[in-house]
Amino acid sequence: MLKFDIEKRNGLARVGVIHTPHGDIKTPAFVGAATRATVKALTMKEMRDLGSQAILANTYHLILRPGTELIEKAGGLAEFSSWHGPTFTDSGGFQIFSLPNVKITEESVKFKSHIDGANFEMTPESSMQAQWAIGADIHMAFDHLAKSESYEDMKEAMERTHRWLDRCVTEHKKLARANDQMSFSRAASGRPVGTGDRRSSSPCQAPDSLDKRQFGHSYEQHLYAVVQGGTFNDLRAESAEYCAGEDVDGFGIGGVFTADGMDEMLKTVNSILPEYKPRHLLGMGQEPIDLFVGAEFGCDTFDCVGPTRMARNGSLYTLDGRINIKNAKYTHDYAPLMEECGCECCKNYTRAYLHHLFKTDEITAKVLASIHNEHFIVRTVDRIRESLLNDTFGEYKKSFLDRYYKHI
RNA sequence: GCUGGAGUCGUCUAGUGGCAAUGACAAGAGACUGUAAAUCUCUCGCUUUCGGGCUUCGUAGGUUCGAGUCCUACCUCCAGCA
Repeated sequence: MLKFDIEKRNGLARVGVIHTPHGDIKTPAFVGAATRATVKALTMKEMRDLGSQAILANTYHLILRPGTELIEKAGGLAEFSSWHGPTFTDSGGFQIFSLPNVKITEESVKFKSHIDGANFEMTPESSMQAQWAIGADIHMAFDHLAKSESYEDMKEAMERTHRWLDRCVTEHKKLARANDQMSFSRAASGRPVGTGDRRSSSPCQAPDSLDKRQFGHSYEQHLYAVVQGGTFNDLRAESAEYCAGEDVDGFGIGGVFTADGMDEMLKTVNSILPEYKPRHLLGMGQEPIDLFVGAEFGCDTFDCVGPTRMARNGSLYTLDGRINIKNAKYTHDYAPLMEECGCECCKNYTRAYLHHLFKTDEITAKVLASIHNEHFIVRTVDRIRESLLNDTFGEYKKSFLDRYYKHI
């Protein structure tokens, strides 16, 4: 069972610590998006230095390359990537459902690799197996994304997500038992973790050889159910209730696309979910307001590709809103990107220099920009945590958002 | 000096009688939320009430209903020969 200690509550908001096999996460916390087992443009040392506590990789991408067995043999995601800290994996559902020509049945989803067109089939079971092989501390259930935002489609997707959740939980428990036995035999024989011969069935085939499978991870792995329901609060409530009834370690809240109505939706969901289990708001965190609203209404962790993607494209966070460093007006701007920022980029370089690096398309432009943006969002959530601890959340939220969005 | 070739948007370039004229780069701006994203979109002669109007392919003439495109002269550059 995943240990989650709540230190302080304020309404639905809470401050806590998630104790994972690879270390603690002080929540609320922003989790770096490391889709392909790397945060684009950043080394894991840079991620640690900028204050990141955890990363989230994607099962879909890792199945295609390098393959889950390879990561399993390497000792799991944290070891393979040299992150060595807490890790999450997303189930791959979100990506697969965004591919063209996806064949969905109750049993499985058939899709083609976006890289070479190779045929794949994923089931809730195979997603669980793939995630166990990848070996993140926290896994997401394989969920079904609605094909439109209509009520009917949302309801259908939610109901299938619930049925698939049952299968995910069953498979997860099966894999956990197998993992325990392997860990026990490893301990008895003194075989080191992460080495030795292992035969793994492909995670995208039917789970017919489970008993022959050998798992390379000596640590526990944990499963989050994913709440669906789109923008419809009655569906959200129904989904939260269903997920709350499952034997899972925490919850992902999926399918959130906009800040509009997000507070009401989170209020609905997080009032229903058991408070002693952690909640992850999937994919949100490009806009700082999402983080404030998410934390205020009971979410503990966040992940988002936005900060690093924005960075690579030259859109950089400041306390006065995002700026496009490529704009001509920064050519002769010799001030740091952000005066109040303590990141490696702001401590050492000027806007004029960053502008130059972007205009000349130097790799370092993306590195420095990613360090800053990732730090900015990580730090913002850390400060949300601090403000909740010392009862200044309301003031912090207001002053931050007033300044950040004052130009809009 | 002679012979041959070439001058088109900031740059390189397409265009050999019919729509300010192709593509790339540069430049200017915008988008990006569980990453097919170091990606994508728009603008890029001047002007506009967005219908259009005006001025453009080295310069000046000419032929033609119509010229970046054909002819003449000149200017500049390149190559070869002196």
